[in-house]
Amino acid sequence: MNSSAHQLFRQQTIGKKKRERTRGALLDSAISVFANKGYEGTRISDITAHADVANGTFYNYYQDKDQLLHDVALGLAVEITGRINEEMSDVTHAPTRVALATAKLLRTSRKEPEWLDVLLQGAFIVPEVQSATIQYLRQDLEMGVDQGEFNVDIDLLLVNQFISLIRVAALVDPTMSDETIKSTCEAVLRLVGMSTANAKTQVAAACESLLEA
Amino acid sequence: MNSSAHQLFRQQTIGKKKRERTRGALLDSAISVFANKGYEGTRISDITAHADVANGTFYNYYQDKDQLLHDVALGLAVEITGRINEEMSDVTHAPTRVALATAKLLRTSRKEPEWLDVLLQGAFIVPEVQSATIQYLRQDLEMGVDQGEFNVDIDLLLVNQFISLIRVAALVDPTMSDETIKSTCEAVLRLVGMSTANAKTQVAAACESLLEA
DNA sequence: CTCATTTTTGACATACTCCTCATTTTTCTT
DNA sequence: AAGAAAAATGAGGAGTATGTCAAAAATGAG
Repeated sequence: MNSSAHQLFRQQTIGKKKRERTRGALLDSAISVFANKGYEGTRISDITAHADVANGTFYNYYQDKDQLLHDVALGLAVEITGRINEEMSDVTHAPTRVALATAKLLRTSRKEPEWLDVLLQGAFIVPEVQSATIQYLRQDLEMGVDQGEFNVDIDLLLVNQFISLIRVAALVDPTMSDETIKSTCEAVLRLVGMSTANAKTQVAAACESLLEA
Repeated sequence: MNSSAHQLFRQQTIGKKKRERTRGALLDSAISVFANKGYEGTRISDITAHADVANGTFYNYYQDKDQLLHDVALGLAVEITGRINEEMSDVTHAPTRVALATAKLLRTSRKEPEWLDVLLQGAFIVPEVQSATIQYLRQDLEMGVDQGEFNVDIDLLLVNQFISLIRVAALVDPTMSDETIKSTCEAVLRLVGMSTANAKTQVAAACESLLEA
């Protein structure tokens, strides 16, 4: 086994002690297995097999699947939101930030479909992951209201509606075409109260370097 | 066991032969158990226990959980969309239809939270249930575009975005308050390209008899 | 290189869950 | 109410997952 394309957590643990390296292997394997079998459908033995370790090894690191999902999803949340925010540090226009963040997130999902899949599974199961995911989004949404660009009440429902639009994109089009990304960006801007025309314009401007179509 | 509040399928099978009555009991129990444990988390024995029948009885009716989910979710889809459409047969204004249908669906979910839960689980797992669910929705959306009220491309992505907003409402607020219903109705109208103000107006008009707030 | 410490191993006991089927019980037609 | 047909029963075999632990192997500090 052990045929993952990605190596997120193993990268992070190169050079560290054996304990951390094995943990990294388990985490990377968890991404692949959770993404392909779903959290519920995953057996501990699926993960250890994928990581090329013995069954009992799992229990040296985690007491159960829940703890593993927690670590995996939180790690992904930190990694992904960190990257995206870094790349947008100089963008202050809220609609541009929201469109860009959405497009970048979905582009990540094109390259590493498993990451977004597992992140979202975690966000719906582990409260701490949900908080981590919501945090940045909420800031940008409030910024948009302050700038007079978004016209909507920001509450937990809205934030979850936003996230669910991301999720649907991954579900309907796993290949994550530019078309799907663009449509989704426009949809989230409409959701926060921008007109169809305005949303189109903003997305085109914000994503011109990212997308074709 | 057998403590369901609802009795959808048992109602439908009163007076029929034993075979149909037992099937009705299994279907009703499936609603409760799927809703409370989730489809994946449900054991055949959970359903037979809830229905007060022996373990083996299940296999006189279904080969596996999938077939049961298919029947349950499709039955719910027919029942729910049928009721709602009937109640709206005289409404021809698309935004009103969409707002009303959404509000009515969510009100159903307040009274019978398990119904919507299981219907949506089915819609994401059983293609046939998805088709049945989408069918009416798509008509109303296209009507709205023709009437010049909705300003958006109608495609599979949009329809799924719509459904996911319904789903989020049930997830974020299981009690399904009037506030949640109203917010969700407004959100779906914004999603299809109406302005925030226009969406508010349409929802207020369409739902004045249904909701307070 | 040595060797105390850390980590891995995998067989196994325990516990489920699925599904079957010979037998018993119920249904309902006449 | 008889009795053939239909339905329900539930013990049990087959298969699978979990979590443990004593023994083996690998690690890495000195």
